[in-house]
Amino acid sequence: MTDEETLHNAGIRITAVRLMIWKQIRHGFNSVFSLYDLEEAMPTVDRSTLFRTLTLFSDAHLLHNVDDGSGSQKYCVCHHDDTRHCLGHVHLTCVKCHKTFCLNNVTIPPVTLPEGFIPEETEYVVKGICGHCSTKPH
Amino acid sequence: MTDEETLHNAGIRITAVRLMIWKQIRHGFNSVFSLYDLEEAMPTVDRSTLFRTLTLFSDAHLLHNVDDGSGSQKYCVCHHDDTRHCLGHVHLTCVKCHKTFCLNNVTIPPVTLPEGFIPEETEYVVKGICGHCSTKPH
DNA sequence: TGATATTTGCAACTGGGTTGCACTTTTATG
DNA sequence: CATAAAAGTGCAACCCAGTTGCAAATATCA
Repeated sequence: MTDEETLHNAGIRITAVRLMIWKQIRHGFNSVFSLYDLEEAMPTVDRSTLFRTLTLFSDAHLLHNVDDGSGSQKYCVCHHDDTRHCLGHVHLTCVKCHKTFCLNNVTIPPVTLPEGFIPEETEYVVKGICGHCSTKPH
Repeated sequence: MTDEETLHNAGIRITAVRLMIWKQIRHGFNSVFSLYDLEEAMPTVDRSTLFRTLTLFSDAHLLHNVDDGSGSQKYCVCHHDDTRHCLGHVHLTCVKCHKTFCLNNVTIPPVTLPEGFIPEETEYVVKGICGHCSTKPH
């Protein structure tokens, strides 16, 4: 599936800017990224446009919002091929390099919720020191 | 254990303001609270003092920092009697009333982490509609 | 009691996110 | 193709929660 098809299938109108942003997201980041990361990578595009485009992609379920507890909103590409909403997966946040990684293959273990609580979304974040930072102490 | 003893045992110097803040936290909130909640409840104390005191209490493990994905830092009282660091427990966030609740009796189920990753803290947040909001639709 | 250290309040600043509005681009229609 | 309507974009300004520098107030110690 081409990038154009991906956007089109998600019901998103294609523009030059949006295609650029999508390609950057798709091919330019290896893990979770923030609005600030995107700003750094695409200085020619205005922050508000990036912000609105991220919101658009997120609403269209092309991206998944991640709260990693860093205080700033993070995003990652949904790797599920089906049209259903992404199921939550576990995220790791490194307290040294401040990068966040998806464990795409690890689904969140369920817990028993109190009666009457209707769950919508689950976030599971492990903070610690990532393999890269733990083997190469600075 | 009196409030004075609690602070003293945590290695915190006792002042009138700190004691007031601790009593408010301990007896004035029924669940997780934010800096803003504390500001509302104690308008005579300056925000920076509240902030610094929260940080102090948190460092002394009297409070537990909670990231509920709302974008603002939340805190809850550590209910563990031992001196060890609080083990993580599950939090529920209501997307309607924006309150966050602790499931003190539910510990976070572990997941298998990639080799080399050294975990320090785990956050498990379920977003949804709480019992109160789901039974009383507005 | 006077000197020193700690705490507190005020004000100002930061950073990430968000919005109003004018300008530009795209799309639809005659 | 011309042109009106709709949608997208950039700029600037704003908002909010959190954070910090500094001076005044308070507590501690010799």
